[in-house]
Amino acid sequence: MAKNKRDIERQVKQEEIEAAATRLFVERGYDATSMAQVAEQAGVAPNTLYWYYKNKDEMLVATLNRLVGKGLSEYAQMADQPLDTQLLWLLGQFEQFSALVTTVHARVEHAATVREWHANFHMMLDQLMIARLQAQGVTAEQAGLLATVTGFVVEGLLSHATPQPQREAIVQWLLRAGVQTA
Amino acid sequence: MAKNKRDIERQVKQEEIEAAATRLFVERGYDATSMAQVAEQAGVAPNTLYWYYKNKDEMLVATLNRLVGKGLSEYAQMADQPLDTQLLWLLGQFEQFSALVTTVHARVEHAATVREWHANFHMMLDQLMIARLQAQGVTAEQAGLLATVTGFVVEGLLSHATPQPQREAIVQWLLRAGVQTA
DNA sequence: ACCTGAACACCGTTCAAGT
DNA sequence: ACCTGAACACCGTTCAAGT
Repeated sequence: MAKNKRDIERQVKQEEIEAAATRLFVERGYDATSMAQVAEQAGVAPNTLYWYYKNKDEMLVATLNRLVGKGLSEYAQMADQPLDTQLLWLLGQFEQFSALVTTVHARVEHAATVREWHANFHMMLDQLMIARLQAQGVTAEQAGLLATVTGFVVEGLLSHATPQPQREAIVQWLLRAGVQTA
Repeated sequence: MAKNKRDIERQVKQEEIEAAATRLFVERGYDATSMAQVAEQAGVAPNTLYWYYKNKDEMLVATLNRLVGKGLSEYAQMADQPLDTQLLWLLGQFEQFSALVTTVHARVEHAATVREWHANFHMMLDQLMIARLQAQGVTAEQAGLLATVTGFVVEGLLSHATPQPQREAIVQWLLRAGVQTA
C-alpha cells in the first residue's frame, strides 16, 4: 500500500532488514543472532532497528510472517495432491526452518506477540487439515483430534531429525490410522 | 560415594546449588534465570558455580538428571497400571516442567552435553514404551513407530497446553489406533 | 581443593541529539 | 519521520589472587 516516495523507501529499508534477519535467524538461530549483526547486514546502526520494530521478538514475528507468506504461495501449487504427499512436502519445506520451530516455542512463554502468532499459525494449519479430512468423510470431532495430533507429529519430526523412510512411514501410518479409526 | 568429610561437604554444596537451579529454572525458565541468581540462592559468588559446572548448559543437564531420577522413582509405583493411565500420569508429572521441554530442544542445537542427554532420554522412554507394546503383541517395527509418535504427541501436549478432556481423548485414540492397526 | 573480586566482551534496549 | 553515538543495566565466563 505504498502511497508516496517516502513510503516506498521505508518499505525498501524494512525489506532489507527483514531479509537480513530472516537469513541470520535461519542460518545461525535466533539466540545466536544479535541485533547488532542484523543491523550490520542491513547497513544500519543497531538502534535503528528499534524504529522499525518494538523489540527483537517483534522482528522475529515479522520474519515468520514473511516465511509463512512465501510458504503458503508455494503451497497453492500442491492444492490437488493427496494429503500424505502434501504433509511430506510441508515437512521438506519446514526442514530448513526447523530451528525456528523451537525458537517460537521458547519465545511463546515470554513474548505476547509471539504467543499470538503461534496460536494463529496452529489454528490456520488445523483448519486447513480439518477441511481436507472432512472432505474424506471424517467426522468433525475426529478431524479436529487428528489435526492436533498431526501438528504435534510434524513438529516432532522437525525438531528431532528423523530419517526420511521412518518419517514417511509415520506420516502414512498416522493418516491411514486416522481415517480408519474415524 | 562420599568417602570423607570433604567429599560430603562438596556434595552438600552441590545439592544446594542444584536445588536452587532446579527451582529457578522451573519457576521462571532457563533463559530468564541468570547464573548470578542461582549463585545468590545457593549462597555463593557467581563465578563459584564454574568450579562445579563447566557452564550453564552443564548445570541444566545436572538439574535434568535430578528431575528424571525423581520422576523414575515415582514411576515405579505406576508400573502395573495400564499404558494410557501411565501416559496421562506422566503428562501430569511433566506438566510442571513443560518450560524445560522447550528449553532442552532449544539448547540441543548449541550444546553437545544437552544434545547427548536429550538423545539418551528419548531412547530410554522409547525402550520403556516399546517393551510395553510388545508385551501387548505389537510387532517390534510397529512398536518403534508408535513409541516415536507417542513421544512427539507427549511433547506436543506439554508445549501446547491442551485442555484435559481433549488430552485424554488424544492419548486414548492414539493407543487404541496404534494397537488396532498393528 | 575450593572460593572470590575484578574484569572482559557482549547483549538488548533507551535516550538525547541530529537531519 | 528517520537515524545515530553514547550510554545503561545486564549477561555468561575467565583469570589472578586468596585460603
